[in-house]
Amino acid sequence: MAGVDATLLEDLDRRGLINQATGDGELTQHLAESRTLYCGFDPTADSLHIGSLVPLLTLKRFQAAGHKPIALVGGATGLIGDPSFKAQERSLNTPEVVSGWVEKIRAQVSRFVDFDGGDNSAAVVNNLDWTGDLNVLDFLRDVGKHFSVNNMVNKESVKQRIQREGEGISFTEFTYILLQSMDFSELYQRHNCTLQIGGSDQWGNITGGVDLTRRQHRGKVYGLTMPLVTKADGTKFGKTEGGTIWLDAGRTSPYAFYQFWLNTADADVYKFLRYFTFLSVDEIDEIEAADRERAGKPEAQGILAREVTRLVHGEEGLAAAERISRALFSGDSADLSLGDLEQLRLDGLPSSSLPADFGEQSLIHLLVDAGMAQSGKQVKDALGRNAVLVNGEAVGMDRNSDPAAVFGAAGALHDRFFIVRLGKKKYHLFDLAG
RNA sequence: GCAGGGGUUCCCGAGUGGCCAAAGGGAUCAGACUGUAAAUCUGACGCGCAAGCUUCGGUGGUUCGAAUCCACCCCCCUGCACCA
Repeated sequence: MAGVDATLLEDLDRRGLINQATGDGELTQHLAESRTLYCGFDPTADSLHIGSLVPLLTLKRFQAAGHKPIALVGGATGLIGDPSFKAQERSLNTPEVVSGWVEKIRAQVSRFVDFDGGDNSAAVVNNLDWTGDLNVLDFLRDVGKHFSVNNMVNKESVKQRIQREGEGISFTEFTYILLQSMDFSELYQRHNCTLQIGGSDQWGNITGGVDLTRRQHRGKVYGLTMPLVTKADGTKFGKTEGGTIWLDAGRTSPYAFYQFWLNTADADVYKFLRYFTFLSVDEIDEIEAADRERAGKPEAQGILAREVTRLVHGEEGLAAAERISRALFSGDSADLSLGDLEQLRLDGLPSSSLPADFGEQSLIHLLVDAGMAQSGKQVKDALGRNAVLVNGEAVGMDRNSDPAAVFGAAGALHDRFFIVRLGKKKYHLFDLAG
C-alpha cells in the first residue's frame, strides 16, 4: 500500500468541499496516516439521488488518497427518519419496504468505492446490525444518558421544528441523533473508524457521534462536512421538470442524467466541476479561463456532463447518452439509419409503440399517454405555437384530430419510426413495429 | 382532557354567502431572444381538444346559491392540566 496523499484536505478545500471540521485543524495531522472513515446513507427510496453524490464522491476521494472508506447504509436510521433541517415530520415506512431499499442502496454505493484495494479496501455496513436487537433499557442507560436534552433542543437542525408555528417533532425523530451517534461510536469500536463525513446538514448528528465516542470509549474521532449544493438562481439543485435526478439508471436514464448536467447554468458549472469530477482544480481553472477567453458557448457543461455520467453510469452509459444527444441536437434526424434508431431505443431514449387504434385518438391524447407532457393543455399550448415536431416537421393544432395522417406509415423513418419533439428538449420515439 | 389557533389548487399564501376554478408570489411547461445558457418579455399552469366536469380536511345540513354559515368527525399547532 502506497502512503497517503497529504494534500487531500488542501485539495478538498480548494474544491470548496469543506464546510466545517471538528478538532481545530488537528484533522490534517490525523490524516497523515491511513485512517478509516465513514459516511451514512439512509434508505428513503429505492435509489439515491444526486444529492448524495457529493458525499459519495468524497468517500472516493479519501480512498484515492489512501484512506479506508466505509459506506454505511441506514437500515436502522431509515426506519426512524432524520429530522435535520426537515420542515415537517415524515411518515414512517414499513420495515419490509426499508429493508428492500437497503439492498438497492447497498449495491448502489458499492459502485463508487473500491473493494479490492488491499489495506484500504472499502466496506459497506448496515447499522441495523447493531441496533436491531438492542434492548430499550440498555439503549437509554448506555446511550441516552450521554445526551442532554437541553443541548439537543438547541441544535440548529431541529430548531425550526421546535420553534416554528405549525410544526412539531416526535420523540421518534428527536431520537435520531442518538442512533447516528451510536453508529459512529460503534464503528470506532469495530473498525477503528475515526472520521465521519457528511453534508453540512449532518453537522449536529456528526458532532453527537464525536461526543458519544469520547464518552463511551474515550476515543478521539473527527467530523467533516461538505456544503450542500446550491444553485446561483436559488432554485433547488437536483430537480427538473421530470422530477428528481436519481442515480439509478432505471429511474433516470443515462441520457436524461447527461442532459441534466449539460444544462447546468454558467454561474454554477465551474463549481460543479470542482464538486463532482476528479479533474484537478488546476485543470478546471484552465477550462474556465479558456471559456472566458473564447466567449460564446462554454465547454465546461459538456465536460461536466461527460465526467459525471461516466462516474455514475460508466463508459457505456456515457456512450449511449452521447449518441442520443448527438442524434437529437445536432444534425438532421432524417439522416439516422435504421440501426441508429434502434440503438436510440436501447440507449434509453423515451419511446413507445403507437396503440392499434391511434387513428381514432387525438394527437394530444397520444402525446400525453406517451408521457411527453403532464396534461393535454400543455400539448395544446405547444401545438398552438408550432412547438411540436414530428420527424422534424411542425404539426399545428389543426392536425390534432387527425393522427392517422400525422403518423401515416408513408411518413415514417424507415417505415417504422417517428421522432416527436415537444418544445426544445423533450423527445419521444414512436415505433410502429412495437 | 380543557382552552385557543389552524387545515385552500405542486409549495407559500389571499379569499369569510353569489362577480370563485378561487388574488399574489414561487416552482414548472411553452413561445420570442439565445448557446439545448442566464436575464428579460409573452402565454399556460385542477381535469377535459372542446361542450363541460370535479375541487378548498371529512360527512351531513341551512340556502335559489357555500371555500365562505351550522352540526358532528378527523388531523396539526400552542398553552394548561392529567399521568391515580
